[in-house]
Amino acid sequence: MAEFPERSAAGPARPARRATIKDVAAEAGVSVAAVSKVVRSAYGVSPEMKSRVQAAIDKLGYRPDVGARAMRGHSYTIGVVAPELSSFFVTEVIDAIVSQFEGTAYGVTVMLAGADADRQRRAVHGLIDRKVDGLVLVAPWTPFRWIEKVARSVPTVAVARHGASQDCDTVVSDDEQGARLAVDHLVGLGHRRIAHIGQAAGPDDSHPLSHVVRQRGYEAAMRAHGLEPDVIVGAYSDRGGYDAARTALARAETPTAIFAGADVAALGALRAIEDAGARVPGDISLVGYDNIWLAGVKRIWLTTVDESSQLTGEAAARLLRERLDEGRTRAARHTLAPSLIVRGTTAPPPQGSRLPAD
Amino acid sequence: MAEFPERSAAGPARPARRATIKDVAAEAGVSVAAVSKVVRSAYGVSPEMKSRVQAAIDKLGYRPDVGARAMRGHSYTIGVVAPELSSFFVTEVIDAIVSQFEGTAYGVTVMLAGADADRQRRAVHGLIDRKVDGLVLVAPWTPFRWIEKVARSVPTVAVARHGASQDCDTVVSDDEQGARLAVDHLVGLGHRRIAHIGQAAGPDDSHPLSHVVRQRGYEAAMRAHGLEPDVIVGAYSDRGGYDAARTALARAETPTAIFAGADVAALGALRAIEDAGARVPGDISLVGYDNIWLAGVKRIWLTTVDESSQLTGEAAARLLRERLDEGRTRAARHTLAPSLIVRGTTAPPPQGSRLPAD
DNA sequence: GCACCGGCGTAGAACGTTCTTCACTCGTGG
DNA sequence: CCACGAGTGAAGAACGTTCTACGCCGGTGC
Repeated sequence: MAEFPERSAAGPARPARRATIKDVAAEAGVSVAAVSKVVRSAYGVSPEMKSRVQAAIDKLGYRPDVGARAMRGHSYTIGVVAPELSSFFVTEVIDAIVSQFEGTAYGVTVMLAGADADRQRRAVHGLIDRKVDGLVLVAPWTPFRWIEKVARSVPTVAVARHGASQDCDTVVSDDEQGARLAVDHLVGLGHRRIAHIGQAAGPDDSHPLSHVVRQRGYEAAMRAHGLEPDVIVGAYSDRGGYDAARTALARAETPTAIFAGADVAALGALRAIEDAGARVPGDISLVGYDNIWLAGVKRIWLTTVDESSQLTGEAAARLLRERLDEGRTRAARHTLAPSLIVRGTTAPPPQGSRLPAD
Repeated sequence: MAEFPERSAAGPARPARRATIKDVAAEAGVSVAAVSKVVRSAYGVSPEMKSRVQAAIDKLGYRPDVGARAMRGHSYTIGVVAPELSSFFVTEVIDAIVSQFEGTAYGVTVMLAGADADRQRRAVHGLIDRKVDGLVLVAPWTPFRWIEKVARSVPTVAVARHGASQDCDTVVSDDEQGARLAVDHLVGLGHRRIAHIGQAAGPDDSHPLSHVVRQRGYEAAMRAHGLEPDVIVGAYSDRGGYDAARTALARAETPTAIFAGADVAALGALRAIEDAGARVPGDISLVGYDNIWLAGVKRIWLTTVDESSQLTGEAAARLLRERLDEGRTRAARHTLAPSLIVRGTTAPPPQGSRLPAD
């Protein structure tokens, strides 16, 4: 098959345009409409015509122009909006989405927008301007009302936003349960003073992002054990975890365990604890959340909660394809169960620690 | 400004279409051409008309359709093709490109294709079908000839491919020098038996990918010190590094230092070494390459080579903008200098080790 | 022999832009 | 008083598709 036309033909003064459907029609000696039918493998083409057109297509290296197509209907493009790529969760979700659409007529294009509502909004607009057929919003920071408005004009899946919706499909991990798993594990080991590193709430309350629910889950689980929650609001970053842990260590009664809402923050906390001369898990136990790749590295070996990012991406892609290919119109919600991965940063509290009371 | 139209209007039976330039023209009581001029802030609009049109645009929430625009020229879209996102280098490059185009008329769309020539080819085609104005290929695995052909039809920057080109802009880090920095550092500490974990060559030789040049640089640097190179061909992955290190440890004369061509591989090697009961850097020193975030984590604290991924991304974006905005047509090449980051995984070889000979 | 049908193919009108061409209105210099 | 140019605005032809509406053909049922 012919490849790209040269921009400015070096030798003979050829026009060097990209072949269009008209060129193919001329080459095959048929009408433009016929070529279109063949390309779309639509109804009403004789085998003879089909092969003739196909030959012309191959000869000219014809590929349909997506923009022109989009003007008449579908762009065969799925848009994904994600915050930064440094988060392992995000990259895994994206990879899963891409591979779900691999081999279909759809292409997946990703736009990066940070954890910034305005940039995300602009990215979504950019995608809609490009007439995407479907949208996946990963951990979107914008108000849910706005997302639903978007969803009413193009099929949309919101990932990592809790709460029901009429218009928008959602995929979430059960963060409440994840937090409970972490707390139960620590309590089971004998811990009673367990601090949590959280993050400021975010855009709205009715459809919270994961971290808010994790914190709520933590609080509920603590109370269920008759323990007092101790939340330190920090940030899901190395720095945030570091600072939060220092705050915790400065408490009158130092916690014997820290449950960080994200592995990155847990790493920062680990650094702070070790800088302070304490040992993990000897003096303080540490649990993260996300199961990033790093958590499984031997020297770190962080106990954490896995939210199956890959399944999340697959579910998002599947929901979209249901809308696109099968014509589903009712909103769907998909919830995944997290699991605890016990590794090396948790152990029973040190001897001097207070025993369970009741 | 008005937001998205509802797909199927709930209350009054409104058409619910997205506003087009025609709607704006009607609303403002001017011609379509005039609106187009205002949108493009082209020459020949009176202030009075401009403000009238602008008001209509705001009222209707009009946004130009990118597909329709693309048919007449520019799509204002930059396409980036990258292998997987798990590599820190890649994500940093992409982030830098995105932020360079932030605030311009251009949108950046990313396509993921793995380290697989065919998938990358398909991704590039997909982007060209979408009429991108510019292309950045990050560590492309396809033959360079093919890339140059692409570059002749749309401005293209190849990142991490060495060698000169007439058609295609390139941005590379001086991998030869990077390897030399690593070897010099180890030799300076007294090491003589230094193994290298490399990766199979790839698509072509005239314009090699980084890892090939790193290996060559390692070999040259070793010879410059009068030492025999010891290359273990593995893969740039945790598993690849693990296996390669085991191979090295099985040597009759065990190396006292390992220089891995990538940090991920170094991590795998670290695991293998510690699994074998040896200590880093006590028994074996270890140097990586890439300076991924993880290398800076306290518990790892890997000595490595930084190739300034951010500057790479910025350079790529700049080269593209030179072509797009300033009309440069000659190919340009941009080379960045890597730097050594000495951390905790390198030390003088253990006592029993042979002393420098000459 | 005629109406009708299914199968195949074509013409041509959209789709939402940009941009060239043209027309109109002033003000100005001759 | 006329020609002219600058400044503004409008009309309309692309751009590359899809898709509806239609036409032609040979066969079939009456």
